[in-house]
Amino acid sequence: MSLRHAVLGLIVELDGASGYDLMKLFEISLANVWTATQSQVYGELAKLTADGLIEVAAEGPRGRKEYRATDAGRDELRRWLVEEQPRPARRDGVLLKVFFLGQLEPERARAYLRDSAATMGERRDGLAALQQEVTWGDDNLSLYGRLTLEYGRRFFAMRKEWAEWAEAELARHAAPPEDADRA
Amino acid sequence: MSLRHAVLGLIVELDGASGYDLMKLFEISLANVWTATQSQVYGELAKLTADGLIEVAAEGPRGRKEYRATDAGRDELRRWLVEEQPRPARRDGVLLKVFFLGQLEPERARAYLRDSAATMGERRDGLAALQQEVTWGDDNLSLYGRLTLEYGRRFFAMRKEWAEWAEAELARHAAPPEDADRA
DNA sequence: CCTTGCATGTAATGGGTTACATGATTTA
DNA sequence: TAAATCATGTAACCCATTACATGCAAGG
Repeated sequence: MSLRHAVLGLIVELDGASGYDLMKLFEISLANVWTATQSQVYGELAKLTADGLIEVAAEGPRGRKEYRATDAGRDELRRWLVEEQPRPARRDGVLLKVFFLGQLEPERARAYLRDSAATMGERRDGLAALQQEVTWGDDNLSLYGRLTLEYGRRFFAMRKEWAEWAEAELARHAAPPEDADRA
Repeated sequence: MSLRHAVLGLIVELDGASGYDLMKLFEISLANVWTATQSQVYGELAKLTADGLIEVAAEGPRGRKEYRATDAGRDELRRWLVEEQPRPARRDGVLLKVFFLGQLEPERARAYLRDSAATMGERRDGLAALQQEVTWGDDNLSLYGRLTLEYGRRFFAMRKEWAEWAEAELARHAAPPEDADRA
């Protein structure tokens, strides 16, 4: 149940936000951390309100509802941070394909890995560029946002290097071993 | 819909398997790639059969059903491998917590990262030990299984190093800057 | 006045997790 | 004969995705 804490966490950090505000945050700052659709956000706001963890603090134009965390909500966020230990995701579509790459011709398998390496390289460069562009403030979201961005950069870099290594491994296996052949 | 292709892929590679066989494979060889519960496996076998991608090739003791891929099934696996491009997961519970770590006292936040680094180090070492122990064959699952295992090792290594870096960053911010103080 | 953006909600469908439920075979 | 293992299946519930549906407000 992490969506709940993502929504709650943003409301606490921003000290009040509407569903619409949250959607934008999910699209931008949480994009590489936790995704959510519009209908999930509004649904979760309703549930959090029903459970007394947030409340409507103000209503604005166009039916805008500004939510703020209650004391119970802040307690719950803290409890989640301290007590609950997340288990890393155990599902990866890219790796799943690699697992079955033996079903393709070796050349196609290698092409898949080359392709993957290129994509990962682009994403790494994209995040690296972001790191250069953004001017970071002294607030919490800046500091911790910077940490997660660096994580993303390292993640893509790792994947790129791994894909290149894997491609080379396949090449090594595809080619007849030449070592013993000649001095 | 990747579970479908995970099940189908295993049946193709093994050239026949029961639901029970598949469960064990999900627990062991696919553990770091794609997880599935027992009820998912049996449910998916029923759907794949209904769609004509696999069929019951033999029945054994205790109601055991050995499934084998049909031609349509092999075609579908290939199509999935070649045509469909997976998008990397965009959800990570560990990172989500880091994003909100500003809600804790700095010392607690740093403890969380130190803890995380230790856990990741253990998991990295566990996979490294596995790599040493296992004697690899020349078959496809060995070759490609070795690639995904190495991915896992690099993944945990990256996370460990990142957590250590992040912890140091927090320390840097928590401590008053001493640089300008003295020569 | 028309377009863009702000703003919220619901319904249908599918996938995933947990728990329940049952029974046959092998091995100690 | 008792325990472990093999073996399959169903039901309830929750979470996520996609699509549908509506309407106000501000700016050009």
